[in-house]
Amino acid sequence: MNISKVAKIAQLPTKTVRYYSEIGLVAASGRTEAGYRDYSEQDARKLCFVRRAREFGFSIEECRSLLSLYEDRERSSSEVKALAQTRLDEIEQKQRELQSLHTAISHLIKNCSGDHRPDCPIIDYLEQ
Amino acid sequence: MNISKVAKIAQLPTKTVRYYSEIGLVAASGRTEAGYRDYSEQDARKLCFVRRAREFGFSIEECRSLLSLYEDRERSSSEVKALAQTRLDEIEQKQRELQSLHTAISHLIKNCSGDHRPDCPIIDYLEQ
DNA sequence: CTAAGGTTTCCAGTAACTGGAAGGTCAACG
DNA sequence: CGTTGACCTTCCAGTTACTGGAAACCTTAG
Repeated sequence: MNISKVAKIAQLPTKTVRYYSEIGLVAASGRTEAGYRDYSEQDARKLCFVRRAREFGFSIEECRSLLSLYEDRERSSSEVKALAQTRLDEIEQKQRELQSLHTAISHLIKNCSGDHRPDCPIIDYLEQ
Repeated sequence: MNISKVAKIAQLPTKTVRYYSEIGLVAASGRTEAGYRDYSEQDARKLCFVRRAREFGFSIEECRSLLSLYEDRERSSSEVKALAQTRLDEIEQKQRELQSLHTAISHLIKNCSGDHRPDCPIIDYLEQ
């Protein structure tokens, strides 16, 4: 199938599919005589897999690892679990950061009158 | 004062200070004869202000707005409050996204044995 | 045969820096 | 006075994961 068909199946923009082939993440299994990329069903599954992993916030390099584990029939689940755990740790770290930002900013907003006067605790705080 | 001194005061890498001058966010108020950037106390305060705003996750362009409000003695606090509220909304959106990722990934991890066998619900889930 | 719409490659831009090279400057030490 | 080391300058490239666009080629329908 051509690139627009596989892109539709994988729910990715064609630009992204082309990009993934360029960086060697998921290449087309062949080319037509005219040089068009020719994707197989298996390629489509891989692209789908990558899209879902990306939605989970795995980086391209992590996707590369996951993909090789996905393709490895002899893989152990521990390797995959370790990658997922790393990702979970990152998420928790980010959550803690966002929570403290949320606390700080909402506190500032609560104390800002938000009227036409120039007094502003937000500016004052940033100015310190 | 020279760039390394102002960088130390503002707690920013000199590279970043140079970058901020390059993009016209906070320029040095002058240059020495030899062409060295020459920063004033006020420049130092602005750089500090920007660093703190960046730590709150404001983008460079938002910092530009905040900076012009900071410099405007006639500003109304409502403009600043609106920017902060936008930032808070973004934070809350990101928090919701991270929460659903956390739920999904931790669920997958809980169901993965993580041993030497190839069976892995994480891969299975991504494969669907 | 032509026109529309697909495909190719290549180049540039995004956000916000960061690293490094080549070269000019400054202060101190002997 | 020379030199050494630590500054400073500009410019270029790389980072992440695409995205937009141009020029040129291919395919398919009418």
